[in-house]
Amino acid sequence: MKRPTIADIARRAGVTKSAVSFALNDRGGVSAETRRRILEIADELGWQRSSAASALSHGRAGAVGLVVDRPARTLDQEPYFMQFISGVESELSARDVPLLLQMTADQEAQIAAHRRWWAERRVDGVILVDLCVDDPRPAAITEMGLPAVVAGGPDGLGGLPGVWDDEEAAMRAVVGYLRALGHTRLARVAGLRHLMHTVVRDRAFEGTVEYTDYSGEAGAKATRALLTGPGERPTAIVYDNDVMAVAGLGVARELGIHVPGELSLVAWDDSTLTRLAHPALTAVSVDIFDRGVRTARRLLDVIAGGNQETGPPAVPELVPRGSTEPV
Amino acid sequence: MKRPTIADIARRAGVTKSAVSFALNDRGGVSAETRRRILEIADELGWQRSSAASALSHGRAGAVGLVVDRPARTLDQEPYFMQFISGVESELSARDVPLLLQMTADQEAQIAAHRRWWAERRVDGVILVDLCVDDPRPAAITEMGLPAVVAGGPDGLGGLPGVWDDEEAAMRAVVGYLRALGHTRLARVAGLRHLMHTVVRDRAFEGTVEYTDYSGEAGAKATRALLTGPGERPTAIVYDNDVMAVAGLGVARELGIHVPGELSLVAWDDSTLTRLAHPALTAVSVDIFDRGVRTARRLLDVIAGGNQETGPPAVPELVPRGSTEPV
DNA sequence: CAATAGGGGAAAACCGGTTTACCCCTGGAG
DNA sequence: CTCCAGGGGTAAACCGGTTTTCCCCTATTG
Repeated sequence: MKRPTIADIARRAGVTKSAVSFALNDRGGVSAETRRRILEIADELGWQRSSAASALSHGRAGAVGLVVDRPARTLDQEPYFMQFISGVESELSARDVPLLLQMTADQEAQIAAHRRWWAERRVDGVILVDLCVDDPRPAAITEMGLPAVVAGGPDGLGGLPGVWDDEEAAMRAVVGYLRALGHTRLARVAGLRHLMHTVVRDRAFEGTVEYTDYSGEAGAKATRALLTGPGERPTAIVYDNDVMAVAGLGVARELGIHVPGELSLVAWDDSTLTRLAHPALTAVSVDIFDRGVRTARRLLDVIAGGNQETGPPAVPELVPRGSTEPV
Repeated sequence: MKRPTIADIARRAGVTKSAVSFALNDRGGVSAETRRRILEIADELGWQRSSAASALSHGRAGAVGLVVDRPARTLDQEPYFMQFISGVESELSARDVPLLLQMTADQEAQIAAHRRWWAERRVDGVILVDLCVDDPRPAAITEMGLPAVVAGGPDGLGGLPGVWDDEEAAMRAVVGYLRALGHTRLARVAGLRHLMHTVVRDRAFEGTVEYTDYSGEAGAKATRALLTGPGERPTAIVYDNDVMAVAGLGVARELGIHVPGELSLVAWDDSTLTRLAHPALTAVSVDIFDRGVRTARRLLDVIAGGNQETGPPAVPELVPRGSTEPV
């Protein structure tokens, strides 16, 4: 009653293990008739390839990994990460490739986790997320020879392939849009200062910037600072995610500042939250799920040693709603 | 420059592979002196145990799995799942046990995924979440002999150990609290009808119930139905998660119904959202992260064949805030 | 002092596939 | 008719640990 091995199949079929292996892997060396018989028996016995044995012999783990810093992004409050992972998974599970997930406290631990996974041959490749400026990870990963793809980084960063959207262009579009509405005093509630995401958007933004940790609380606090601080009040605020934008909307209401009459708000990352708010929030619609899909696909390509080509980055689209208005 | 194996260590130390294996696994059979030398060389060479090889020989994968139905719960909108997984991970990564994650379309696919993982010996055990009434999974898992723990189910369900909180008692507390405030017409915006979570809460609730898919949209719609439907309007609504409660609050405002003056609201799952709302929402505070920790710990115990004991279930606590008031 | 237990380690089998080397047999080319 | 290529398959090595078997040598016991 123990699980069947190829030796069992071989015995039943009256051939050797090698013949069975050839048949199961669709390689030459067995006649069509024998192959058919072997596959039939394998099916009948309910045979499943032992991942350990096959990983040991041909050195492929058949799995990919993803390590995330838990505290860096406040994962449990942002839909972002779940959407990304859903996208990754949808691509991976279609090809029966398991995803190893781990959360770590910092980048050192993250590199250590990668190193261990790779040394133990638990994964064939990994996805890197939340890249920072001067991020030590790409270099470390490259050095250990671990195949990887950077999600949210330009292609070729640290020698690694990347999958990204042109957020700089998107931010330029947002700024252009607000200027067209007549806004001149722009402010922004950004995410973590050292993240590439943030830096890229910084490059295209013009105005006051408050940095946060992406949480609703931080968004509220930053908004309060911008609206009640010294100097002239901004007439438009751009948020780096949806949660903070909604929190900011709450603060405006609390301060008796009418949106969009006296203040226009723009959210990054479109979601239920932005649509459900009153007024509904103008948002930059980023297809995060799709980004996950593309990242996973790219990684599998890299692992297969396949084509390294990549199309032009997508430009997230601005979706105007009720939270923005001409001055 | 290839990675070192125990054979390399053995050669350098002038002993056999077996001696090295004994030393590395802290088992008798080698002298303290030899053991020290071996460990030193292993360290020097940067040796790491190949998970494939060791899984193959002693039949343990050293990993656990978690499969979730993607559409069932709207994962990308609920913080619930991320918090749970964070808890699971925090326990697992402390013991260097990787987590395999997969998302599937339905329960059939989920069982298939479990079966494959188990057959391929990719995992030593799995965590089951989102149990339904007449859920086919526990029986299937038990039958294939796969160690598992049910998160959010009573202990012993389908022969599997479970980790859960006494949500029935919590719901009784909520109902008691609202009654004490003088509310007699209670309503509830519940989650998916067939989920155990929902059924358990159903048992302790008295009043009208609208079922949803946990999304903000559905919560808004259900609230609208309850507040504008025929018959007398409820004076208090209990929501099965925080996202819907916040959406419901928006609907009340939209309809010009004052909270808490004319309507009291209670959210399940406390979070930033409930605290940030205006008014802040009275909520049932469930420590989901901790539930993840307990679940992972229990699973590791089960895999180790260890103690099956479990303490009494925790009772989630009611945190009164500004959204509830006497009638 | 002989008998014996047991510590230290070598040798080899084993886990379940994968891959290489090689052999036999048949059919077509020269 | 002989030579050779190649299809079909067997036998065995291999991947990197783990575990069992067995042997030698020393220290303890009666």
